[in-house]
Amino acid sequence: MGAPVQAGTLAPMTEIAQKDRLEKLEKLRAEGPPPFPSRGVLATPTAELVEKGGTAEAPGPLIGETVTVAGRMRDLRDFGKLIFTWLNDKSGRIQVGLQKNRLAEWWPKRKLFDSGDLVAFTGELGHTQKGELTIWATEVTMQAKALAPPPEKWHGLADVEQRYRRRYVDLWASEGVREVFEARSKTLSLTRRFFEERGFLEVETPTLHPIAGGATARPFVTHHNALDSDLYLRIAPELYLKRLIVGGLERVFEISRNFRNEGLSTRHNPEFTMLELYQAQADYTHMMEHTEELVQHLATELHGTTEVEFRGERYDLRAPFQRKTYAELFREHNGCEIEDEAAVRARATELKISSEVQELGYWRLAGEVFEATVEEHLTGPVFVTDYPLPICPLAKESPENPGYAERFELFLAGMELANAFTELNDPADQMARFEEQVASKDPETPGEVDVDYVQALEYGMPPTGGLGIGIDRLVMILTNQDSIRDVLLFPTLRQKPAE
RNA sequence: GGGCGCAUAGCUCAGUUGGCAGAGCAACUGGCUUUUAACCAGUAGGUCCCAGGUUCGAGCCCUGGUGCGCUCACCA
Repeated sequence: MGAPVQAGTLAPMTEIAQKDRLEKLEKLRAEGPPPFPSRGVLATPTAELVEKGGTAEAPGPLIGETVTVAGRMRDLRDFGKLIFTWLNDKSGRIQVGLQKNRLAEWWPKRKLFDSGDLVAFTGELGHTQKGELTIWATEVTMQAKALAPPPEKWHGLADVEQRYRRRYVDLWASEGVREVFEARSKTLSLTRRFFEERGFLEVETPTLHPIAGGATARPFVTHHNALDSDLYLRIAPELYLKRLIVGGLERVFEISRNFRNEGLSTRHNPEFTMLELYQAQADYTHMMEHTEELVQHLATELHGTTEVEFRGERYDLRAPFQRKTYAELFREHNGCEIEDEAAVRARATELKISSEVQELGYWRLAGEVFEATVEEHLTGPVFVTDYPLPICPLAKESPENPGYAERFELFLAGMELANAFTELNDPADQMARFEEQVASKDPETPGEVDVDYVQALEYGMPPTGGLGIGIDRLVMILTNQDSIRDVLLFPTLRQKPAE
């Protein structure tokens, strides 16, 4: 005997609106079957049944066999002594036919079962007169009574806020959502295999950093009580991974969540996933090869082709990608040389670039002009190479092109996907660049020098190439999703006020 | 943070010039053994996001707020 549902024990929406389902719950508790049994069943994925069921004209090997499926029941079509419904599971769905003459015991209980309930069915696999593969149920088990009703059946959840806030509904009620996250999972697993096969070791470095380094971004701050010290959520794993290169691990990568206390947009989430990779005896040209080969490999594995569609445009992800220098692109889109300070300053004024940025120094300013004028035109995929050295505090200067760093970023659809360089391994040079950063007025640079990192370099880091790839953005492109929120299961949202 | 837009039944959405709060789906009752967005007949369901204001009268107009989306700024 189940106790009646007490007021205040369920979500307010359910208590107000779902009296019918709550009454059914009472009945299930009093008379059975139990609404929330403890044990699951051994079920066959519906996709396997569809595959081995065949068509009415060409029946498959499982036709006539007794099978069991489990999942969410949706969309009942009641004919009086016959009910059709869909049973949805992770792999797909299959029709179930419920007939009075096969279910004598269950039949009087049928009204206690609703669309949205989690149910297991056992029965004989066959086809209907119209040729639909169907399980003719002889056994029906409630697995969990749904007290909240499913969304409207053919629009699903359309309100994007509801989709993000209640992803646990969106995943089965909106078409294509589960597939995006399956593709995301596959992307991660293929990426791991790709680099493992190239001799890389997957490592885990700290999320809590005493100094927020390795990138320029405002960090989240937290506090450790026992140590009585502030810590920062990592903005990048870079400096730890390079310590491991000093440690002799030679090839390492990490797929980590990074945290940046900055704005949200269709391309930015405060926590996001980054692949970072470091390889001894390599430079940025090797990183370009890894990048284009990985991207091509992922597209081919996921789609069987290197052609993908994103935001209505087609892109060919076949390697090798185009390569263009930063200075060359700057000239193309601004009509002046990046080193022509007077002309570039005039451009910045024209573009209404804020005076605060102007104070951060010439090369930061030129960088702003580049971002404002060039990036949106980079449909790509294209590697932008050879960035001005002053905006690359962790990269090595190009021996052929003094004043510029051996660095590239990969752009696609105007979006930065990857960032890589030949790593700076001269400790004195690194120290000088850190000190310059600390002295700058930029609120996003670290407040103190990471002396321990310089110390690590003093033990000697071999020539090394490093690469970072934004996994969320890569998944956006591979799954044709316009917003980063659509490739994050639970994107960051403003907290809902208490109801 | 700025601009633009949206917020109405569990879900998807209408709502005219300011004049009784609407539809489809879901739910409930009845009918139906081959549907697949089943069908037929009926019933019930509302803090019109919140708080003020204007008005005889506000879902609609005004002010402020909240949430969400897009966009700009920000994000090397």
